[in-house]
Amino acid sequence: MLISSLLGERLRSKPAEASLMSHVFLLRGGYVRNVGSGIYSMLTPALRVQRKIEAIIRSEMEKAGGQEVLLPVVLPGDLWKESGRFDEVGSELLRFKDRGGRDMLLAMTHEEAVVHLARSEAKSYLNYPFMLYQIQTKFRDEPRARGGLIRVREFTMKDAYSFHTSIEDLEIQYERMYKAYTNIYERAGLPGVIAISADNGMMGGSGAHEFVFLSDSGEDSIVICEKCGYKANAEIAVSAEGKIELDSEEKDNISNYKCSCCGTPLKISRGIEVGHIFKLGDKYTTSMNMTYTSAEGKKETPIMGCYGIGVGRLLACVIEASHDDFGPIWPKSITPWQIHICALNMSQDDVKDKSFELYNELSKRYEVLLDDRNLTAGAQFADADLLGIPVRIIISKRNLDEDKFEVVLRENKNSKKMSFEELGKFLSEFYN
RNA sequence: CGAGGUGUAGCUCAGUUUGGUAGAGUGCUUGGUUUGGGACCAAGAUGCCGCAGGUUCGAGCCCUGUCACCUCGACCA
Repeated sequence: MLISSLLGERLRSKPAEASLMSHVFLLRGGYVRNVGSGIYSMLTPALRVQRKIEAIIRSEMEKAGGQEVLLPVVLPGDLWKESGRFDEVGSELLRFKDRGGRDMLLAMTHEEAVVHLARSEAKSYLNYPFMLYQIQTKFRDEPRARGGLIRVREFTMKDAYSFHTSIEDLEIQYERMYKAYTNIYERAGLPGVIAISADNGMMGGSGAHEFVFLSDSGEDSIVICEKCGYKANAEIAVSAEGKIELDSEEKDNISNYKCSCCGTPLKISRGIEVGHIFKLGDKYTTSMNMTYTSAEGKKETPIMGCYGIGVGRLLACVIEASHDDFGPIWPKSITPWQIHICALNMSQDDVKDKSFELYNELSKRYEVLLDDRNLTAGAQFADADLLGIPVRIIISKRNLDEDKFEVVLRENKNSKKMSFEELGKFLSEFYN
């Protein structure tokens, strides 16, 4: 793609509304634009990153035995009345009426919808186990959106739902998904994600883990025992007797509490939840009357697990984890483009010709962005930093005179001049 | 929902104290000169001063209301 035709102004100054670095760079780099509180439009660079994250998630879901489906965003209220959540959930659930006066809602999660689908399709034990997943829009009418894409009202989520005929079988899938989630964060280039014991909250069920990206900018408080490895959400920090509830004052002073396993004072950290997996049990299948016929010919109620990842939040966390003063540094696996060519001084014919020649050649094998604008070097480099592409190739009079291509790594700004053959070798090694 | 803050050009923000023709930087357009870390010169365009009432000869500025957004809480699969 040519930058001259890429819509999205890159801003020189820090937008007033942003304090988190991911938010700042998403705005400055022309990745997202705010439409309303917690509601964003995504421009091409952000969407390309998101698509790559989704591809990683898809591949891990398929490996974990998932099959992709697409459930509706708008659901009849009656469906949620079956599970009881139409009345249980507060104003976070956006309800409205259709033209016929029927209760409708924007799905904030899809247990009801997936049970609705699965209960009419999986009538025999022979259908089990199975897991459905989707990558779909969710809407949650959060009281306060914040932090750019960290906490929004409308967002893309991968949600998966597994169905089982026994607890033991659920445990097996739960472990597979635990591993799949670990793989997803690793492949997406997000380090420092830990899994912690978590509360089931409104989801119900018998056990849950939160995947938390440790970051000082996070909203959640995590307690960690550095000696025995115990980790948990501060809200459900466990004492010797079991669960204790902490008020906000106590959370600030959590180190007064000792680890129930080994007595070591607990350390508190901040984090951002980037995934959550639940052993749901039969909460939804019972309330929504989902059954199957067992081998013995009896009607049984299946049990469920559910597994969620916020895609946009993951994207933002990658920026939090990987940036410098000038912009994001995208991991190879999710970079919006693989190669960024800076053509310094397009008004010179040889620079222009060589740039397009290289652009056309590399585009056969890679995703290439060419800065074909006749700007000064500084302006081009500043934009390149904001776009954060791992490999930058500089075409200039200076380099052409040596018959070399100059490769600069976004990560550390290390630069090396190489011939076309060397460049080809370097790129194929860099991107495998 | 509680506390605080901000709404003026695409963006960052002055101007509000003390009412009197709408501002700067940056960005944008055109022409020219430039070209290795956000160049320079010249010319130009851009505003329901968030919205609605009120006070006043006159309101970006004062008063009342309202809406939106931001920050911190509360809340949160």
